Amino acid sequence: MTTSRSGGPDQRRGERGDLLDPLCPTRRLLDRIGTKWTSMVVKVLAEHAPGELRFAELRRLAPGISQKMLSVTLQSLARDGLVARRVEPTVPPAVHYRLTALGLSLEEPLAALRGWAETHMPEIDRNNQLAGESSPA
Amino acid sequence: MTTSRSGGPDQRRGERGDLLDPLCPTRRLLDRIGTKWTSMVVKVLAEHAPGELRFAELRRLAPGISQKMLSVTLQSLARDGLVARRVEPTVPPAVHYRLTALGLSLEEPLAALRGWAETHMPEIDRNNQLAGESSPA
DNA sequence: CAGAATCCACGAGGATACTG
DNA sequence: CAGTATCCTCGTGGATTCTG
Repeated sequence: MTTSRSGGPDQRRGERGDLLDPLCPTRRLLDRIGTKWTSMVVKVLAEHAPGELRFAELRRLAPGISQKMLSVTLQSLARDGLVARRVEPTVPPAVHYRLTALGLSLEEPLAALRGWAETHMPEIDRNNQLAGESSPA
Repeated sequence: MTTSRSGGPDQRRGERGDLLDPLCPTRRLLDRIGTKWTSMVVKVLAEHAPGELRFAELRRLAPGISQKMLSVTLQSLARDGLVARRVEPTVPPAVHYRLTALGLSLEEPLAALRGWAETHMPEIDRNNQLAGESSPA
């Protein structure tokens, strides 16, 4: 996770399908969904699609997330066009979030990855047992 | 990417399929393949499967990667059981890497994610143009 | 050739406090 | 309620140097 989101004009290069470019689309996608909470937020929103969720509801549904990181994550997803924000102009304000069509389309490969993770992470864990990750602390 | 690889015994919790747990398998998988070079290395190895690649070859095929990060990335993948290491006991030594069956199985969802990235990252980039990520530098 | 070791910069993200 | 602002910690990863 080195590539900064605000990182200027160089990111345009990745658009030609050069997958070996460090700025290839896959790398840049992983810079997004690889952040700590993004995949969870997307998943929660996907489970409630096409309905909407409010900020506080998302907080409850993503246990452990800080209010700052939920805010930052949602802003990032909104700027990417993966989620849509709808503000109810009441006081206090009520803000609703939902996945866009683009966001929903991402759910498919993401679900595949989740499936793999649920199936094979235990095996990866076992492999790490066999190798020594014993007690370096 | 907060969760440390060497981080002790807490990672065992994610094994029961609680996807809302911050330590859920998906999050932990993304902690692995989300590191800067892992997905690229896996892809390069996958393209040459079932053949093997040497350290120096991998360096050439993954432009921009430092020798340290290639080493670290390969070690991590080896400990996870996603790649296999074969050392030719010559001098100087020749080390060959290839994806294991487990690693190859990961290639499938990973390829799906790549496909999505190639298709939709341009749209995400356009969305970011519309929103102002103008010139904060 | 294939690394291990060391040093260091930077950015993700947690905790806390404040606001419209 | 739904954020924003600030401070601070710590892990990722780059550069460099040394070794079997």
